[in-house]
Amino acid sequence: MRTLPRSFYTRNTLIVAKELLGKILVRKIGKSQLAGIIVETEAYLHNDPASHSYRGITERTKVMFGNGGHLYVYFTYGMHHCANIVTQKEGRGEAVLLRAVEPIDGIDVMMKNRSGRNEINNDRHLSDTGHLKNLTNGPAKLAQSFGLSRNESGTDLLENKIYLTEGIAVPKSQIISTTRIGINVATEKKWRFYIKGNVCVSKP
DNA sequence: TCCACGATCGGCT
DNA sequence: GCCGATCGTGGAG
Repeated sequence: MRTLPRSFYTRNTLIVAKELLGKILVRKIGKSQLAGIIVETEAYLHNDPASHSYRGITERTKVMFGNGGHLYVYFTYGMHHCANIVTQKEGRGEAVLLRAVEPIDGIDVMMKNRSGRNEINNDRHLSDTGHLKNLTNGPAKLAQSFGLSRNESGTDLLENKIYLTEGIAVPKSQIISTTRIGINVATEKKWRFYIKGNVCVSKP
């Protein structure tokens, strides 16, 4: 499937955040391929007090100020990583946090990354309807499943290691827009987007 | 230098 | 529903 072009990313961040829903995140590691349909995102803008870029360029956030179409991974809470897609043109400092994906390929590797075990039918990762749930339904979980850490921060999504492709069409009526999670400022902005009814969306 | 805190998760009650 | 884990980051001093 076709890799999304640079021009997909270098646009209005709120539009990109919505259009990322339904796209497929792919990572190649050795012989394995990990893939998941993006089902939940959050936008972080340049004049947004909740954004890491709000106070300007730092060593950590310089990737956010690079050109759109790069990966920005940061470390938080002393034990978690979160993955973002940089948007807009160079110098802007905007990104979209990937909050949840629905696993479609490399599920055994994801389970291994998450739990150290390699069991396809590990109940821990199944919902009561038998769907995968605890694997990638949260920003730190998805980063862990895909093995993303600060080593991957700055990766160009137009190279063939980590990239996005066209996935499923998501009708506008299926996109829910609501407030972001885990922040104490700009809490009124409805910049979290998810696909209505998807089992892999994070809880709140 | 130092220190308060975070775009969270999982386990326990 | 609540709480502890755990440390990089960046603003203050």
